Amino acid sequence: MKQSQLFTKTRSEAPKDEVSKNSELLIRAGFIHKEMAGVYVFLPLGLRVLENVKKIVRDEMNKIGGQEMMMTTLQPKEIWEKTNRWDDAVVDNWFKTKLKNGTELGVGLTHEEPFVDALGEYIQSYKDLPILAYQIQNKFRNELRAKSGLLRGREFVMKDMYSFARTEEEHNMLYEKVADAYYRVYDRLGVGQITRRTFADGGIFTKKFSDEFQTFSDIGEDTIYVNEEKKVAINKEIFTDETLEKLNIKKDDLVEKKGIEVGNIFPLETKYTEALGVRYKDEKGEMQPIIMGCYGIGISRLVGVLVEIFGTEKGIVWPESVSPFKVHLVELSQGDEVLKKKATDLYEELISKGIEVLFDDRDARAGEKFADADLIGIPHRIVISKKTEEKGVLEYSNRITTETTGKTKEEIIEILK
RNA sequence: CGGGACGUAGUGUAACGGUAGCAUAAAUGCUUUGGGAGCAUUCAGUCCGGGUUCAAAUCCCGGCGUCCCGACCA
Repeated sequence: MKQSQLFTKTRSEAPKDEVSKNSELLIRAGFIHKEMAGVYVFLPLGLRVLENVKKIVRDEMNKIGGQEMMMTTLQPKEIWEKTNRWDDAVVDNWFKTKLKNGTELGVGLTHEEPFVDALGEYIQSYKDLPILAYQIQNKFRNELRAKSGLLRGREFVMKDMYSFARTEEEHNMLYEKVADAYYRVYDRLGVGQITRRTFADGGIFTKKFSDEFQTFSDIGEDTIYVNEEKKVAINKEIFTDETLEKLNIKKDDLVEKKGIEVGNIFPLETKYTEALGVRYKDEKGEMQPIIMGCYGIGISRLVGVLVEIFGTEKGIVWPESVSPFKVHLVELSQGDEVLKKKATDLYEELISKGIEVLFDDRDARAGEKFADADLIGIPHRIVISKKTEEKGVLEYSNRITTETTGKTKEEIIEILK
């Protein structure tokens, strides 16, 4: 894409009410626009990153047999009443609305009930199970306090998956499969080394523990206790002597850290399937309960997390796997038409090789172009200018390793492959 | 939901109850051209509604909105 065509602009100052690093950098670089507190528009650059995160999540979910679908945002209250989750006293962050005739509706904040309801139609026999189904959709939660940019919003993008199993063993197998897939997602996003599966409260879902995936960060809302040797972590919310005993861990072996929740998976047992009357017939023709699990990853939150983790004072540094473009081509032709033509030819050649390029073809000064490139954070950068022409090479620099060297076109293409 | 701070051009900031100013962005022209350039000209603002006052950005009341701390977080 030619940067001259991009309608967003960078700015050197963030609005004063944006305090968090992620929203500040993302707004300054033109990735997101704030619509209201906790609600952000994904602009062209931001959407590319969001879609790249989705692609990775989708890929890993599909690999373990997840079937993608899309649920509705509008939801009938009846199914939520069956599980006692409609009442504001039970679930207090609902957005609710009404049909013209007065019928109450919910605006989707999570989808256990609708998934059970919809899939229940197709589950009759033991032959129909197990099932792993998921969606990527906007969720709406009436948070009393939205905060920290993309980390805690009222409308956000989430991947939620649900498993339906015949037995406890089958459920556990699926549960662990998903947990492994989650680790692969975080690895591909570059945060696998600093993300830990963490025992946490099951909330109103289950009496068992849930498993959170916590990425270490000082701005994290959660306090966790980590044992690196055993790769075990425990959320403060369940950090009691009783828990430690149950998990057979000594208090002294744990180190306190702050974490951002980047995923949460729950064993739901038979609570929702029972409440909504979804069962299956076994080999003997007897009705059996279905054991369920649910698995969430905050897609838009992850975009914010990556900025928090990798961003610098100068700007964002995207992991290659989600960068809006593979390479940022910056031309400093400064009115030299021959040089400009050469840069444009290079842009087109890279595209023809399937490389995604952001081409800074703007008629702007070098300083502005470099500052913008730093802010936008595409990991690979190529500069073509009078200087590089004199040397007979292109200038290649890498945001992650911060190396800058002269390279030939062929050498750079090799790196970008 | 409890507590605190705040609301002035697109953005960032000033202004004792008395002429709304500066920077930046944007527009035009000339110069400049490898790290957010210079000069000149121009455009653009007091969140909304009441009240006090000769006079309100400023004081008072209400609303709306934003941020921070806590609580909550399916």
